[in-house]
Amino acid sequence: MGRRELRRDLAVLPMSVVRELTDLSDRQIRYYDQQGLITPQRGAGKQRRFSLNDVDRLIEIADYLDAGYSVSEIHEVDAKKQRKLAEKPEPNEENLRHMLADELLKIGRFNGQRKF
DNA sequence: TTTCTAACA
DNA sequence: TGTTAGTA
Repeated sequence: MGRRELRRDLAVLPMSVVRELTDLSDRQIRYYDQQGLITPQRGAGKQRRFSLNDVDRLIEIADYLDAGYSVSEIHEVDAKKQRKLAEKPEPNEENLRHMLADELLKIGRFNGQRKF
């Protein structure tokens, strides 16, 4: 792999940047962290440092929340996702349907009740 | 100035 | 969730 690839897991983004990238409030981002939905790295002074993956994750969380899911339900979705990933690494029909569902959920963000 | 935690409305 | 207080 080349060193030119984007290191999506490198935590270098401060709260201010993530706030704008996700269109979420600091409060919401910290709350999702508290709930264990995200685990940002910490820098000097315990300041959160987010990676590109964290940003994607936050957007995904926001999508689920907008779709009416509760925090605990999102945790269940994660657990289910991990089980599927652990037992069947190869994409089967079931996984593909979940992947499609996730994509539709994201697309729905542009058709749903959002103010933009 | 920015971010953090805790707590109250 | 917003907001405020007191810090680091």
